[in-house]
Amino acid sequence: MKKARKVFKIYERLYAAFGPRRWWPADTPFEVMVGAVLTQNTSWTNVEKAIFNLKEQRSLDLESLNRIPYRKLADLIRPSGYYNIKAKRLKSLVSFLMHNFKGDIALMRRQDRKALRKKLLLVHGIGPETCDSIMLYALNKPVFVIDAYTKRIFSRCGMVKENVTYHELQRLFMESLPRNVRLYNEYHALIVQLGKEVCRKIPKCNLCPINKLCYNTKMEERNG
DNA sequence: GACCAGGCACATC
DNA sequence: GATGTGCATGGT
Repeated sequence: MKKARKVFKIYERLYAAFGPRRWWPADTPFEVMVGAVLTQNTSWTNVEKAIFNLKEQRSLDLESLNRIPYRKLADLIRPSGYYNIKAKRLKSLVSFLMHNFKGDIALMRRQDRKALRKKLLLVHGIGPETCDSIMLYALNKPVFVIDAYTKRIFSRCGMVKENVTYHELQRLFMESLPRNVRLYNEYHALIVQLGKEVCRKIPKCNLCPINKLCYNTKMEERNG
């Protein structure tokens, strides 16, 4: 089986196992952006607490985050961990949005995909994953999001080497799949679901929904 | 009490 | 360019 075919096959298995995820869990595109920063190296349950605090203080919008003092912001997002750094990163993001798009997400969405991605990556605290999460889930741009789960799962399957880089793995997905926002959205969300539900608890992937495919893949490689 | 979670920037070699 | 380190909370 060709690699591209396997990539799609894995998607089908995950979809069959978990059903549609309908991501990102947020009410507005701006909330997606904030969540993307807050979830850096942090479990989502902790992010939810921080988001709750921001909402409770009616601070989860561009204008409010632009005005709120750094100290106060850090205090509200404390449950998400790394709160000093993340407060700084959120401030950078907000100032980027204000200066480049006058805070208009719709205007941002009309920008060229590649140019916008380059710009976003220059913002302090926005690395590849955060950038692509924003591109895909807040702006509906067809960019595949890679995260720790994706690397772990696909290297375990023998699809890529363990030390594969972000962009190498991203290329595999984007060259294997049709450039479709809905598909990218679901696929990444399904990978996270698999990572949360199975991979952490069962290191050997015994109950993994894509296990059969992993096995077949390994046999094919062994047989040349 | 150790370990981990939907990263990133920065220093050093 | 590769590798190491600091950043911090809350759940298991």
